[in-house]
Amino acid sequence: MAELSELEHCVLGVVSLRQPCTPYALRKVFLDSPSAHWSGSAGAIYPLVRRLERAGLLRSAPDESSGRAARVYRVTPAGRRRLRAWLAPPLDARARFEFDPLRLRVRFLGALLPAQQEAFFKDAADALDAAHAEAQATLDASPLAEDPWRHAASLGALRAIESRRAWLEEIRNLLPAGGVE
Amino acid sequence: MAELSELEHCVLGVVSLRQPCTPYALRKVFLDSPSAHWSGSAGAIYPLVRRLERAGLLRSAPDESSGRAARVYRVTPAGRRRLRAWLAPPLDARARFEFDPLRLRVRFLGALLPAQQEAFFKDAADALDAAHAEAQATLDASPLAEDPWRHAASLGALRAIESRRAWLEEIRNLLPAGGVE
DNA sequence: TGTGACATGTAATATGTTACATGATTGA
DNA sequence: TCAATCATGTAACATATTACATGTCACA
Repeated sequence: MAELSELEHCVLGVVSLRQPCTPYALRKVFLDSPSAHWSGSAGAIYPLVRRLERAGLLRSAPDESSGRAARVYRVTPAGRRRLRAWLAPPLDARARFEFDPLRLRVRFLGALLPAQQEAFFKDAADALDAAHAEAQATLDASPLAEDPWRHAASLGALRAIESRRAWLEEIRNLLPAGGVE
Repeated sequence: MAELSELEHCVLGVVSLRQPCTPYALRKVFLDSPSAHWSGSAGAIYPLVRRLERAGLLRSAPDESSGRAARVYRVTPAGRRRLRAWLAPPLDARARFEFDPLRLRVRFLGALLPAQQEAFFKDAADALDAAHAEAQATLDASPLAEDPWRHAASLGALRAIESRRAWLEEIRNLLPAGGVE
């Protein structure tokens, strides 16, 4: 396999953390994640793990503790090398910028009438406040001592929401009162 | 068309800002963007605008000012309604969270040796500093008076980088010195 | 023992990427 | 005028989504 996608690398990472690991346990990670970036659909995961196994990055064994046709996966040494290569410097160009669908919408907010723009800001602020509460709960459930990297990532999610919330307030004050365009 | 993708909505927005607009001018917006989220590949854009035209959201006319086989696109009233529906509350669930590839990597940083972890932090900090300078330049080139929404979006990109930079510093101090796992 | 949730997959489909082919324009 | 670049596309391919099919387990 010449190049792995972000999802494939991520799966490699998740398996390395939870091995031995069934495909369904893997899916749950994505299904339970608040992020909508990857759905964790069966049609994505099952073919993916077989792909990684064929490439020698994962290996599987029948799941003894189950009457199902399940297999449990582990990362091979080659898979581990691949994972480290993904993480180690230099940082991949596509990792330099995040993607914010909210910011994308703001770019085009001139298409709304001033009253709708104001409604957008109110609604977005509420959505961010709800997301903040959720992220705070996730952080509280991710103690530093248990898994520092999980804690660090959860903290990052929280900080990102705080930053977007503050930015929303900032531009609301910046923009001419009464709406624009 | 039952549902539009984020890219399709975004194209609707870009055309509404720059109409009349050739597909290539559209592509340039994505090609020139620092974000790697959409490549602006010809194979994505050309079929996409024809799709939107067939759905009655864009209309096109031959480009008079060119000897090429070009067509220029505009948003139809239906397209404009569609764009507003995308922007107006309630905020789509998938717009509540951003996606940060850097944070994703941090989640799995335990797979690196402590020395490599430190190298990751150094490298990421440098990358963010470079991105910050770039984002600042973009902001400076986006005066509030000229297009407030462009300014607002550019400011958001800058704030996001600042937030991630601060978070990186925060977790670096938080984590046990000498690396983890 | 039967019903609903859990779990493992496959099929059809849509979207977007890379690579390629071709014609127009620019400028050395 | 010829080469490089700009611009418009198409083709082959890969990846991920939704919807579907099927079997297993927990428990009422």
